[in-house]
Amino acid sequence: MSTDREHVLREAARHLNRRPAASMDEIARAAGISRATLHRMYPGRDALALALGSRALEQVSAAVDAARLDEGDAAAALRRMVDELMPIAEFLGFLYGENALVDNPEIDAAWEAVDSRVTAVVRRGQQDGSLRIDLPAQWISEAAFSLAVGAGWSVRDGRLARRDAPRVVAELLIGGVRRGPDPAVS
Amino acid sequence: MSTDREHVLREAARHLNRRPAASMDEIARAAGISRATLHRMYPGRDALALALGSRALEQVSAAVDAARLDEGDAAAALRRMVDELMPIAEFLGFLYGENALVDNPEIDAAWEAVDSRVTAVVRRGQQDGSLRIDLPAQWISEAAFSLAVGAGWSVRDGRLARRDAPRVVAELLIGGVRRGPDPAVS
DNA sequence: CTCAAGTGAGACAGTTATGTCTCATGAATT
DNA sequence: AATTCATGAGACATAACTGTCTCACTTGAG
Repeated sequence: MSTDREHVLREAARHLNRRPAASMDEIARAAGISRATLHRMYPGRDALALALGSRALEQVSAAVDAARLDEGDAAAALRRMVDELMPIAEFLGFLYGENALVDNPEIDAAWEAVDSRVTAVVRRGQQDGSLRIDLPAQWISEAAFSLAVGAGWSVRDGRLARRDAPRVVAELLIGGVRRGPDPAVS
Repeated sequence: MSTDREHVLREAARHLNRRPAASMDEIARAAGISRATLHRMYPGRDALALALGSRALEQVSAAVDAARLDEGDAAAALRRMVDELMPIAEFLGFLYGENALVDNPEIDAAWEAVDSRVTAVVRRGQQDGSLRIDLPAQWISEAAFSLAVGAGWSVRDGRLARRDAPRVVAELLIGGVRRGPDPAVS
């Protein structure tokens, strides 16, 4: 059923996040099914990677939707986005680690769409004066995802409490991009 | 000679950063040598990965040395560290992407040593009041490396100018961790 | 109870990467 | 010029993974 596939994809993402070169058998075991069943679901490793990438981008896109980036000030919007992103950090980490997906038109386009939405809200904040303008909007967008992925790894390895992750990511990101009274550096 | 090995390791890191599952032949070609020669230098994939990890951590450790974290205020020290880190972003990215190295005692210990030095300077800044105390020092340390790795990827893919990378990473990081006058959020 | 559907286990061949080897070439040294 | 030495090319067997298949077992519906 669809629920099973979700579970399989999630566990596969989690496992591939830790072991990018895992075999199909290893992935199947991690998901609690046999290699034969995994193969029936996804005919081959490429199909699995593609399904995983698509699912991951669906999740990321849904998270960005849920953050309602158009509402309120930009910093609060980014904070909401981080809150939505952290629960799906495995998928985000998979997207960053899986290079079999680069140059896939569908994946690239979906990622581009997500990125442009984030970049847009950053630009909005820069234009209304709430975010600093000396950092490229695209960099800020990428930094948000980088921090989320990094925090996800820290949580996975036990160096960061899961419940703290959204806060520390958002605080660091927002603090770093918000336009402050003393932007001067020595 | 030693110079050749450095070149090979650097190119291998760069290539593995882009294609973590690259074959030995692929790596050898990327480094401009034949598979046989690569095999003479490093007898097997594991040996290569270990040498690469050791070299990467040497570089990171040297970068942290060069940043003289004990001198000056903590924010400036972190800025110097980012400046030293960005030129070796390939190695850093390899360390983050290569999971064959986890649970290797030597690598883990070296990484731990580096991390503790960074964490120490963060703590120093927190104690003298220059850095915010509502974020764990270890998280700030990890965030620095995450941002550096993310910026390295952006540079590699052409989304960020190489010469801008140190500045944008440092600005975001320092701005995010520095204790500001208005830490309150709506 | 019967049967259909899905699953796990395992066999099997094909493919790919690996590790080791030999040999010829070319460059550097003497 | 002669020779040493590292390299590149390629052959070769081995190992690992893959994709496909069959078969027995469980489960759940009718």
